[in-house]
Amino acid sequence: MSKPKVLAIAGPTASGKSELGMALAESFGGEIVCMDSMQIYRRMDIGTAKPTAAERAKIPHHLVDIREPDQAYSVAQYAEDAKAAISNILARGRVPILVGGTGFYLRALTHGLHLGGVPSDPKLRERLKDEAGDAAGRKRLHERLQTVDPVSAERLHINDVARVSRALEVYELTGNPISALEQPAYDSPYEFLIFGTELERAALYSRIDARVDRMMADGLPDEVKALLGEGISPRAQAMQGIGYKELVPVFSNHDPLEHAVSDIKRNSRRYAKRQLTWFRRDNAVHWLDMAEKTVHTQAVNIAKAFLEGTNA
RNA sequence: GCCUUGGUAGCUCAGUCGGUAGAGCAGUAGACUGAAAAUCUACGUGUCGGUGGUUCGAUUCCGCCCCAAGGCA
Repeated sequence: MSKPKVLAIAGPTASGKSELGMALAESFGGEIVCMDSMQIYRRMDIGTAKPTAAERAKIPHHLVDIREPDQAYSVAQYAEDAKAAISNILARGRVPILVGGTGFYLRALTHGLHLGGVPSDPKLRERLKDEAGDAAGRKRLHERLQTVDPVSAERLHINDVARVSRALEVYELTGNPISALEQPAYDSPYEFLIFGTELERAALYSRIDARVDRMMADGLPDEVKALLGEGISPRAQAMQGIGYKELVPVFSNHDPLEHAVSDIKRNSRRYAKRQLTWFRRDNAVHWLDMAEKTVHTQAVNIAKAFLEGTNA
């Protein structure tokens, strides 16, 4: 008995994932499951390049606008939500298509991360974050981890505050080191065909620049201003998104807008690079050259063979 | 036309009292198990504007030329 088939489109920002997703959805009666850590937030439309109302009217999109901007979210939550969405789509005889650039989320689905069942503790995180404010504090945290969980301390760099904190968090919450958590073999309930969207670096970067300029013209500053106006904290997870965190000081500190714009472009480039690193590591990814005129057709043909089970 | 100050890594610049050079930013590669658009790690050779000269040796000193900025006419 074969597993249900799921399509996925991963790749760097601004490389054309959404358009490809729409094309595949139209060809196969598919529905899109958002795989993006920022598009889950409501009222963050421009900066996240969220699918438009027209696109969403044409093809159902899942897991978009499922959180308020002041709420937290996590991979574990995503894995749960995505599985529910996929089951729902499959149950109606449609094809689920994951579209997005969050590598960690994809990995949680394909490699089935066993996330330990230890949810985060916001207050504890705040405390650890404050303590990690200077070099001495970071050293102290790492030393503490060394005594309670030497295995994790060994592989975590002192400056990697997010991970050192998480390891300490798990220990403080459960009394067990994170490195000792059970990680049984995982067998994904789905069979995936993963497309990776690729472009020559220079072309990708100029697309990113153009997209950022368009976002600014479309009113990204007003979007950020509105979020701040409704009381969303600059420390909120949602406000760490690229395009948001850079614009906050324009309003809170009268920083020049042009600096924010160039920072957004630079951070988007770096982000695209990190995304590429993530997806390149997965050798199941079927790369597509997005500069080719016929990519959509190529992808449709490959997906067709996959869905019909005729792929060898 | 003359004077002055510059011309060194993609950019901004430092430096070599003559022994072929280094920071920041940009960039590149990588990691990633409940923050992931987050967090972190590693990586610095370039006709030192061109050309002659002095010298064992010149990016460094001298001459000339080119370019840029400013000033004087």
